[in-house]
Amino acid sequence: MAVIRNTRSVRAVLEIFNSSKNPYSSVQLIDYFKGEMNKTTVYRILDRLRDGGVLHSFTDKNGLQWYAKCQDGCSSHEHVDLHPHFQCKDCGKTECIDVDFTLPSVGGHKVESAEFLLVGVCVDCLEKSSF
Amino acid sequence: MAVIRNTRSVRAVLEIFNSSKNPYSSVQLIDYFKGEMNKTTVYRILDRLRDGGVLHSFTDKNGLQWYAKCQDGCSSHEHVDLHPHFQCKDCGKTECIDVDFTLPSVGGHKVESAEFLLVGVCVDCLEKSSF
DNA sequence: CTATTTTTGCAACCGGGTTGCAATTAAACA
DNA sequence: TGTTTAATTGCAACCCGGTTGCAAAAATAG
Repeated sequence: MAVIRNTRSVRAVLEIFNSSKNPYSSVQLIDYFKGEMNKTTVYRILDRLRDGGVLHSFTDKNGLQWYAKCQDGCSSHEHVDLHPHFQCKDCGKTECIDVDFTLPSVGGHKVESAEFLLVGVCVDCLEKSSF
Repeated sequence: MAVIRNTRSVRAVLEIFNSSKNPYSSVQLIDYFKGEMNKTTVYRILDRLRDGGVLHSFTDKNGLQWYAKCQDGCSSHEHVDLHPHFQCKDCGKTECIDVDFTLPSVGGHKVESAEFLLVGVCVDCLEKSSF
């Protein structure tokens, strides 16, 4: 398993994820690092960090990829944190929901992972729309 | 709410979904109707059937859209069936899982719907790989 | 300090999905 | 049945998230 090299770009991306446990989409990061880092580089760093157990990823309502910091316990061998994500259908923001759930079993099939995406309206957008 | 007209194309798409409760992806349908129906038409019919409460849709692990027949009770006003979907990471096939779950509440936010995607290896692929 | 391996930038590409518009076709209604 | 009106379709061009191949640059091992 290739070691992740400590490059300027990797440090920059890690800084983002270490500063908050919120998810960021590849699109957001590409925009944020525009002029500083090529989009291909961003995609590849995210891949490596996910494969290395540093980040986990999920697919949002629109098919876009989001990434967030893993809890302790995840590794390149296995992602152990299994929690839902919330997405606001108004502003698009996502959030890790700090509740565990277990993988349900499905007759015959072998279930290995799951994505649980809750969709609705976030607190901020609720407030804005109530006037 | 615009009524869905009974066109040759709509009938053809409905025939597929009425013949099985399995989900089909837009890509599969576009390929199936290749030469008979424009891809734009397929996308638009799927949109209309979803908005009309005839089909429900979900996003798979690669960001692709899948559609399946709704149970009774769904309408253009509301989709009432809330069930997980399973996707085989080997063959890509998906399946509606016939188990209900309820929308969890998430502090502050208003949760309106959810997508619960289970990922693993389906029975067929398990068998194939055991030799 | 050199050899080796990974990482990066770039440009071109891929593919699912959308858009605008003109031509058809279904439904409404006389 | 014929006409009017509104929905549907096909087409071509487009959008955009994500990938690929390759040569140059930067990390690490020794």
